[in-house]
Amino acid sequence: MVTVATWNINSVRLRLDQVERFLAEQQPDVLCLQEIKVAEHLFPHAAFERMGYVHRAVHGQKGYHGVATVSKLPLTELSRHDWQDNGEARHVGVEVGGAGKGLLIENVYIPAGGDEPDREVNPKFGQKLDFLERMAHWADTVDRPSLIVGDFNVAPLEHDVWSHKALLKVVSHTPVEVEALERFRIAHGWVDLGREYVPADQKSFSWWSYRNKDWKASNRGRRLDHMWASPELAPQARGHRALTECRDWERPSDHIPLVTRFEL
Amino acid sequence: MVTVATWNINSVRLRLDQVERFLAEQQPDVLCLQEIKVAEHLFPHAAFERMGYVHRAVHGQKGYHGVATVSKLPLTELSRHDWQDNGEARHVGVEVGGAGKGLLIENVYIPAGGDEPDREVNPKFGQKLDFLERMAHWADTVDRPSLIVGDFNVAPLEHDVWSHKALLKVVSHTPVEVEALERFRIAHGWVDLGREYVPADQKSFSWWSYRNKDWKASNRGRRLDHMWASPELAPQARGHRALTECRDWERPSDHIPLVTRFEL
DNA sequence: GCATATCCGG
DNA sequence: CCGGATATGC
Repeated sequence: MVTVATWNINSVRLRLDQVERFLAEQQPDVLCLQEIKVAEHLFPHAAFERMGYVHRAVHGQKGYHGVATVSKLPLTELSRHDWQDNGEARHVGVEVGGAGKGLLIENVYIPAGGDEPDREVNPKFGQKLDFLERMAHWADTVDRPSLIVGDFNVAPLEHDVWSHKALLKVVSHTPVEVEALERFRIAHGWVDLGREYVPADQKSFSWWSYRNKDWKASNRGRRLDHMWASPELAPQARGHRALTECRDWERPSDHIPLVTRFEL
Repeated sequence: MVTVATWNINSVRLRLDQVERFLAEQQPDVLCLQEIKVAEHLFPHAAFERMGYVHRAVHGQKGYHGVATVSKLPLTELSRHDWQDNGEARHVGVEVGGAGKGLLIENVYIPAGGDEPDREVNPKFGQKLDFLERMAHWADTVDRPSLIVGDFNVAPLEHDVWSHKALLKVVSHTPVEVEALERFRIAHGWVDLGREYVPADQKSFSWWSYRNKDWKASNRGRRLDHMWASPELAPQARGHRALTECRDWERPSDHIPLVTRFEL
């Protein structure tokens, strides 16, 4: 059994104790972090080392973005795609297990895309759409069982947001983004593991804004974080959980972790 | 018996619990704070109210400087001298006790004066010297028993700094500042209460830089904070303490509080 | 709201 | 090193 987790941590240095608590409690074999907000040489390697996560692929930068995949199992870093072609650290791809026959794990932080859902007035939105198109193009070439996880910054389904109607024009849930993400999904036939375990007609969220003073009471969440498996891999998933309780920890990330077990 | 304290708190909002702990433990009748770093309307009045310091004279500004005198005993605000004539909040004068026959308490935050001890290249140093000259001029007019306390940003005596020789050209201990402060002292005949209780041949500090990682081990302190009494008042002082232990509290101010008891 | 960045002041 | 300030991103 191999357990894989993903978490947009919103500064790994500021929330090191929370990462440690999560790892101690959940003991995943692999953890994919997004928004580590730190350059590789300042990544808290020692803390992960202590926790047994001695294999790491860290693709960071100063202050913004950045992803890291840490693992108890041997890992080989295979790729750092720059789907925006602007140098931002938003992806790292690894293989866990034997070379050529292990599991590919793609860790991605898709751009948020700014406020205005119009590429003419908001270039960030255009970059997000381009990012998704390039991901779709890449997905076409994926020919091995893979898992792609991370903060996709898109809530594709109606019940992935607290109000479908209210969010149709809000970046993360606009039809143009959802369609671009769906093209990416189709390009490889990715299976949305979250929705394998929570039916599509039930609300399911992974992110709640800091701006709502009582996130639980208002529950204006979105499902922005995802774990998608190749068609061959998806049937091997044995359990998937979204750890909502972490949103209630002291000084939490605005995202919660997702955890999936696989019988490989 | 009336107990008066002074403390450069380096942001009163950030260190409210420390102020509360200090007040609970020491129970001074009057506390003079410097560097409150807050405008008057955002001063944490309620917390002081709860602690019984229901009489307050707050002269604050946004972000920088600012002084406040809080008291359990009735207090009348009498003056806000602007010895720099630039609008900075660096002084508040009050009378504690009956009008015209109470104790005058002057709370002052003398400018730090920048890095270069040369008014030609560093205007802040010139402003500091001018501030001291204007204080001396004012002191000439003081004709009632008074106590002047605060962060003077000058360590006048040889053993007010960790190394007299090393600091002779460092702002806070240069001869020109020490002479200006001495002119101010002479102008009213102020008595340096700190040195009434710790002989001048012993090291005595009230401030240790944040930049020294182990302030206690290196002990590179300076005595920048003072309580000076009018000649008639000084003999009524019954005890004076510098609370060095506060420098070891969590996230401390770089200054420690001074406390004097008076038998009035 | 929260967490960077950079700047200024001490 | 540690506070503020402002700006930007999410």
